[in-house]
Amino acid sequence: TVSRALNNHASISEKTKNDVIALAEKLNYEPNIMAINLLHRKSNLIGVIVPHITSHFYSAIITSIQDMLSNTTFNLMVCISNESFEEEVLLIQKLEKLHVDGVLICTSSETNNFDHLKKMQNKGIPVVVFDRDCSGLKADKVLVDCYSGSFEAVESLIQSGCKKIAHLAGPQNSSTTKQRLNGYLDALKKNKIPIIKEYIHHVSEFTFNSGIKASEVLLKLKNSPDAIFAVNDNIAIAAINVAKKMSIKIPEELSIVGFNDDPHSSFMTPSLSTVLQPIFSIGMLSARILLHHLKGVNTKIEFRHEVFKTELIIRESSKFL
Amino acid sequence: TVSRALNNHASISEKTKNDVIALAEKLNYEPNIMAINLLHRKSNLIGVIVPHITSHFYSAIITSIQDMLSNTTFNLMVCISNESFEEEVLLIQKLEKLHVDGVLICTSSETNNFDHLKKMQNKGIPVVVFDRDCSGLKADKVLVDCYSGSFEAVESLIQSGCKKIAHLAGPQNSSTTKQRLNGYLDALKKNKIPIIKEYIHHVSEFTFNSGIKASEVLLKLKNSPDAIFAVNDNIAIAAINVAKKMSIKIPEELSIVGFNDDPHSSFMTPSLSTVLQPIFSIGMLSARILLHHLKGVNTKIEFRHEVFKTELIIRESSKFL
DNA sequence: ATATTTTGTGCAAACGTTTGCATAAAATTA
DNA sequence: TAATTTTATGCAAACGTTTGCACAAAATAT
Repeated sequence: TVSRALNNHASISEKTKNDVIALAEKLNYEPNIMAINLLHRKSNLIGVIVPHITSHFYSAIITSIQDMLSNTTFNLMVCISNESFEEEVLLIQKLEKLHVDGVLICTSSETNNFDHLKKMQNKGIPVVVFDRDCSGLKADKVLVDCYSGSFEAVESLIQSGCKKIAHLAGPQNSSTTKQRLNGYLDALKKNKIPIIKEYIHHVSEFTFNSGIKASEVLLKLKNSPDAIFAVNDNIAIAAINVAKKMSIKIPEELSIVGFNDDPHSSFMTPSLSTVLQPIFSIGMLSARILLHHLKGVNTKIEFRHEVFKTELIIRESSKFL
Repeated sequence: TVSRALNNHASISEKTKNDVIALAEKLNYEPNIMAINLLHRKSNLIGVIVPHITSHFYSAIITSIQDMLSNTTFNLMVCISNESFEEEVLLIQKLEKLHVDGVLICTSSETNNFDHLKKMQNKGIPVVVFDRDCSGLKADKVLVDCYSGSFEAVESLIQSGCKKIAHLAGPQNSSTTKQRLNGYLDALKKNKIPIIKEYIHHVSEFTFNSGIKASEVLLKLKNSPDAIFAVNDNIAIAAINVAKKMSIKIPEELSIVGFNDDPHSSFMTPSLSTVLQPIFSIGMLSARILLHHLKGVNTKIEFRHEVFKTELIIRESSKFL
């Protein structure tokens, strides 16, 4: 009866209802969520797994997901895989034990087996993949058209007169790495620029240090490039610094374009040309799609596949036109 | 009996124990955490509240806390207050409803009333405060000696010959803002340098944009400063950019020192002199202290009060000696 | 062989809710 | 007034565990 009064159930008299509520207030009664969760066999918890949160990109995505969820009854459990497949699998298992209602995930750069995600789906837990694609996995996906983004970036380098364009690519396995590499390759092909193997260098991690090592290799080549398209801003910034240390003039002798538009990129000298990703849209849409599932709106199992466009931002590190 | 077998309780025969375990495996039985939590009236959840996660400082702290907790049975619930007192109070209430076992918090810059934290403590939930002090609150605290850090930074500016040292301070209320301001003031006093009111400018937020506005005001002063000590790196970076746009030579005409040592700061041109905080130590120690409480080691209620030292890093944006 | 101790097992209560079902009370109808 | 419907309330089961207590069986001691 108390329960019915507090959840204003239909068949309950005004009087008792008010009495109960009044008493509840007086005792400042708080329903115990654990009991409710146990009863409903759901946790009101959503898990989000990202490779790390120390980059602006992922921390901003998580912030936007949080924003989206703040009006709902759901709580967000933030998990970091450290770009490790093994840790990612462990995290998925943890989230299963926690009985999360749904999961948002950007897989680690090592991940190319999605059995852990399939297992989750088989348990009836909806999974939304974002940023990095999981090719072969049937799931909702919120991605960015990195291919076009990088194609556009490289073509702008070509149009500005660069002939020897190098690419600092990401760790091998990652889907975004592949897409950006393909965009680079196709832009060269389309413009009949020969592809030189030494101009393509995969960094081991998405970090500054990794970028510095790779840039040094690239810029010490006998026939050194006149442009670098980097897989992300940090790598590009490392390249800028290496070039400056070697007294290479930017953009006169070397153009550099990054990817992401991190906030600090525009404060570099020269300010970094880059490819902007609609971070907040990615996070919010991912969350919204998951919420739709959880509200049972999407009864039919039809996966959404959304792809956002990027925007090329030309600054001082590359020539314009 | 099943329960006892799985948790290898003392009084259970080897045989039945193995039988039960074997069967459990076969049915791949997973104990339901919700039921256990309900029974134990605890959630195995630790909450952490930070003003935001898009800065390297807080995202790195959270990462280090996660690392510390990864070997334990505890899960971390990351909460963002958006530098808002109101949201912070709401988050505390949310965490209470979730029956968290403990809370780590860096309060919003608006917060100067700690009733919400006291209420938590009264419910028996241990609270560990980090980074920003909550003066008057009795709780475990893991702080940084910003006062000495900024005193040292300003004194180095003085020793390098700067006479007109300005300070871009943070939002008024924050404890770190106050400490850094005091360090600045005392360094000037000790060296008998007059304190000029126009040289002290509070930014409204810890962001680049806020820093740009403030820097412009400062550098357009008729008697413009020959050094700026900024409350954090982003503000300092903004100052560098404004100065460069005004063709002010750094560090010849203007020295700039920041605070935090964000990873990108060393890649600026000129590279930014700054005050390093031991981020990982802060996060790990905070987590460790909380864990001690939760393991019941600290039966006596005696609060720890740890203060880390900073390290001054001189780079190109300020003169050396 | 009986009394005592040890060992292992199962029952049932408890954690804090929601909800189907039964039922008492009130209101309506015949 | 009796019969029927409506409305409001309470009981008890269920969610999935752990654990105190009782007790049966086995082992040991007398």
